[in-house]
Amino acid sequence: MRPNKRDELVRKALEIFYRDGFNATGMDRLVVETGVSKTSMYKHFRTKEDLILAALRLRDENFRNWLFRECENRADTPEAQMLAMFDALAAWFAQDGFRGCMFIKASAEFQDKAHPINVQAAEHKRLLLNWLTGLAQQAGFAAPESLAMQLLLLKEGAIVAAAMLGIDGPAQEAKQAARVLLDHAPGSR
Amino acid sequence: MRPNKRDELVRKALEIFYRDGFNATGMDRLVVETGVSKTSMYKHFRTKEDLILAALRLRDENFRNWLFRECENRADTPEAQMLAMFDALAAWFAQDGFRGCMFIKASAEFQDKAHPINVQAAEHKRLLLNWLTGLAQQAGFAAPESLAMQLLLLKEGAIVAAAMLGIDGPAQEAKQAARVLLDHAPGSR
DNA sequence: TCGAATATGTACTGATCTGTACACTAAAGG
DNA sequence: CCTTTAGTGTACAGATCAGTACATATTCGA
Repeated sequence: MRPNKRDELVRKALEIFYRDGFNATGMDRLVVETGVSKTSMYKHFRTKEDLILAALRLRDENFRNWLFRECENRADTPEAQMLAMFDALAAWFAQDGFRGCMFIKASAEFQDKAHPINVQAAEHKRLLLNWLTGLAQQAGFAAPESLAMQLLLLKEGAIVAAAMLGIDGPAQEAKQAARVLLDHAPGSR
Repeated sequence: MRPNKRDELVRKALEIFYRDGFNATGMDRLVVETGVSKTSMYKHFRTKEDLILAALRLRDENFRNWLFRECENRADTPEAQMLAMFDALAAWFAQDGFRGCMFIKASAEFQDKAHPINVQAAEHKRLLLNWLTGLAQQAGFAAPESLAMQLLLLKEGAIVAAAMLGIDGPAQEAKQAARVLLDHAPGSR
């Protein structure tokens, strides 16, 4: 049995969508670049939208797993892990082919809030927010939701700024800001 | 002489691009929605790209003027104006038809860093950063560039979060975070 | 060896895309 | 009055879009 052509298709489609955008990438080019025949593509995914959704699901899984693991590897306490997130981001920004956040892009290209792609992109951000909230709770902060949202703002801002203004600066400044916020947040740590 | 059909075209194109996206909006639909004939459109703008650039120029002018004025109207000192920016943002988020930042979207749809549209979008962010740096300098902070970048991260993060997760929360949390950052930034105010 | 499943290649449909061609109209200004 | 300028309307070219049709090939378990 082949190692699931379908998974490989999604993996490559993800790569191409991330690099070139959703609307700007036609199915014909996906056929050429993935090497999967058009017939097979449409057997696995009834529409382009379905393929995009599958790619976003994979991206969500990959990105969150990567980020959580990075934070765990870089720090032991929940508070230190929140701070370490910005080191992980800095490493990501420095990678070849960094192009910003795929979910922000997806939300930008499919603006309708009822559109499945928009819904799924928003869900990704919500999951990250929940994760940060959990860490803030574990760390014993008095207002974990508030702190989590503030750190999320720094993270999203850093991604946008790194993608638009260059990777030097945003991640470092985000971390410095996060340290100040953590140091002065109310709570009985 | 008519009140400049060209300006009206750019104004309406801006509105439509903001609402529906760049790649998703065809010239044929612009013809219908603006009421300007296709011949005229292509007489004023040689390509769709030129029209997008003109729309972005107008947006940049409008947005920066609006933001600067809002901050001046809401506060007197440079430091207070930096904080007031987040109140202005909150008001923007609450407006009907709020769809996030047009320049982030433009940068998402035209990812190539050498592309004129990407260049212009980045320039908008750079101008905002410079403005914040100026305010931080006037306010007498010791590291104005650093503080300005941190506030920019909060601003961009708030816009993204408001567009994706809902308008309640991001602006308020961004302001709270900004207050903490301002209160604990080094400098002889 | 048969049959089901999964793949391929390619030509096609009908829509939509950006941009052009061409003939026409309205009006202002010297 | 006549030229210039700015506009209209529409048909079209050539490319590309998402998605389908159809005939063929490969693989693998029963």
